[in-house]
Amino acid sequence: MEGRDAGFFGRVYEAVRAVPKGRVITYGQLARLLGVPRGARAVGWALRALPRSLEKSVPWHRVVGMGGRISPRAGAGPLLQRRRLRAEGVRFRGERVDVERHGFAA
DNA sequence: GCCCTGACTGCTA
DNA sequence: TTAGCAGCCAGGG
Repeated sequence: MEGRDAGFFGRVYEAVRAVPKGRVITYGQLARLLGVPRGARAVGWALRALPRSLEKSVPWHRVVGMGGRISPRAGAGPLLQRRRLRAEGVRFRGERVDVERHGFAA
């Protein structure tokens, strides 16, 4: 899909879909992969517009904030996200994900 | 073409 | 440590 006319949204979904199970990625890192190191906000915006149809195909719960912090503005709820990540074997450190251990690096 | 909003990030008080 | 402000990118009205 690389180089497709999917737009920024498609690119974000694709990148998130590339995150393996048990791993997490931050908005900043994700934006950087898209070629926009300062586009973390745009990434979050793209996920916010994530259609329900892709919600089951795109592991949006693997996208966390800086340092593995879960955004309190998560649409489905940060609790659900945390629970889902933990179900994948992701280790938590209080309110944060152990990005040092599960951080996804392209 | 302009203004506003937003699941972010980093710095400063 | 916590709270607030400014800067950044993309899309919709």
